[in-house]
Amino acid sequence: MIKAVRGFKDILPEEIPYYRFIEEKIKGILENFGFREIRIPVLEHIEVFERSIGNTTDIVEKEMYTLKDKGGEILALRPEATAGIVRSLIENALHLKCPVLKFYFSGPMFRYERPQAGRLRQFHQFNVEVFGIKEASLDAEVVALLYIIFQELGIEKHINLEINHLGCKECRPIYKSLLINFLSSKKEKLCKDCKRRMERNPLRVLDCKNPECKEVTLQAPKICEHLCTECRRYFGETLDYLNILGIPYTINPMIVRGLDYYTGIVFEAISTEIGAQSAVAAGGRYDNLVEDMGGPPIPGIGFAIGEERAVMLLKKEKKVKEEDPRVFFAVLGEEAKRTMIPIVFKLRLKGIKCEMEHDCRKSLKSQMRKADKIKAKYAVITGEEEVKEGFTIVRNMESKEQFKVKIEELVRFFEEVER
RNA sequence: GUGGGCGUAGCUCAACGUGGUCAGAGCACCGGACUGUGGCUCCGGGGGUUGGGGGUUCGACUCCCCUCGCCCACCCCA
Repeated sequence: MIKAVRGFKDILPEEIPYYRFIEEKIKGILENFGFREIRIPVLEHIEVFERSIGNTTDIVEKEMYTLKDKGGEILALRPEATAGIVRSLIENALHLKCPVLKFYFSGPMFRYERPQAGRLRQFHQFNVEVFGIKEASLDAEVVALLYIIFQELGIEKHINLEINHLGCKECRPIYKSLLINFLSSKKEKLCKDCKRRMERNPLRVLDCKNPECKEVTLQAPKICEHLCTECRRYFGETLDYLNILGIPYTINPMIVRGLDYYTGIVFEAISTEIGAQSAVAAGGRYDNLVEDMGGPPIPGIGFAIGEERAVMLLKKEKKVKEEDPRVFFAVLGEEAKRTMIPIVFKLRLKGIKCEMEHDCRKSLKSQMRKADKIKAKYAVITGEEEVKEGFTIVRNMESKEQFKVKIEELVRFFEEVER
């Protein structure tokens, strides 16, 4: 049997309503917030990711799906969306064309990782990005927006909004060396992964899961206590705005984010209910990214929601279901089928969801079983006699009431009844 | 890349520990009881080369080896 590739999952019809609910709900909110949709390609030149996400991150080092096309170019399936959106912003000079630079995007991402609960090789993210504004009020708006999205999805009780500030070009390096000094003094107590992290990305030691490392990092200097006055002011002001907006959050000095491009405010929506991969959404400010990728110095901030992870929470909360058909047409014999099929089409065009049995040799009993199984509200029963006499039997499947309806009046009948 | 768990009908699982009743049940599916009327009930039916390959044995779903796949966790991250 041919099976799907590891880490690539079918989203079957019964699950689709959850994804639609999420995507449609979020789009509705974002449009009101003044965001516009953008769609970017699945493939990019590999530099798009190397120059943005960071050459020493695992994503770029070992998790990208790369390929050489027939012209010898090295391309990569996008492991995340922000880099591509920035590429598009620069390439299309959107900053000169759009008065407001607020974009959203939803689509599949690809990372070659070992699958586990809440982690796939192809997964879906819903991205939100704002460019060109660097104001605490905007940062608060973006963070608040994320919370409101969860609220509107009805899953805000399942997540915790955590926020931190990573500092700027000035204060981050100072903090970093402070941290390295501290960690070096405790080196023996750290796990082997953390010893490695110390060299590559010391900030990441802070979110190690190892209990012993956690004990050590509890004592570590906290970035938010070592911000320069400007960053401190900005962080405080952002939190102020969040308070004004009534958004619940907690400051977590341990969140550092994995991508190199983050600067300033970073935040995560965390859940304890979806396995070890607890981030349902995450984001932050990236003020140098556009410039680093060869564009003008435009600041940015954004976040991504993991759709599969959000669906996991949604499933705990409510059953989103698709619409059942309204009418099932049971047809006994060729004549009945030929008479009813145009009517089925007419009703469908009027927006009434109908289903007809195509095997008209099946017993009425089995056709009624099907009507019941698909949860149709009405069954229309037509046999040879009915066709001859010009009427048909309409049965209300719930009340079991039946009436005769003239065939030429069927469409009008259902228009009335279904209005 | 590393570790642990698991692979028996479409689904959930039993039979494997002491190899030798048949490879079984529930759900789902199809049909009948009701010659043209669903859900409940009763009755019947189709379906499995027990993930694949090799070995031990008179005999393996059951024991051994290899392989593939899935799941969970580490790593990393949405």
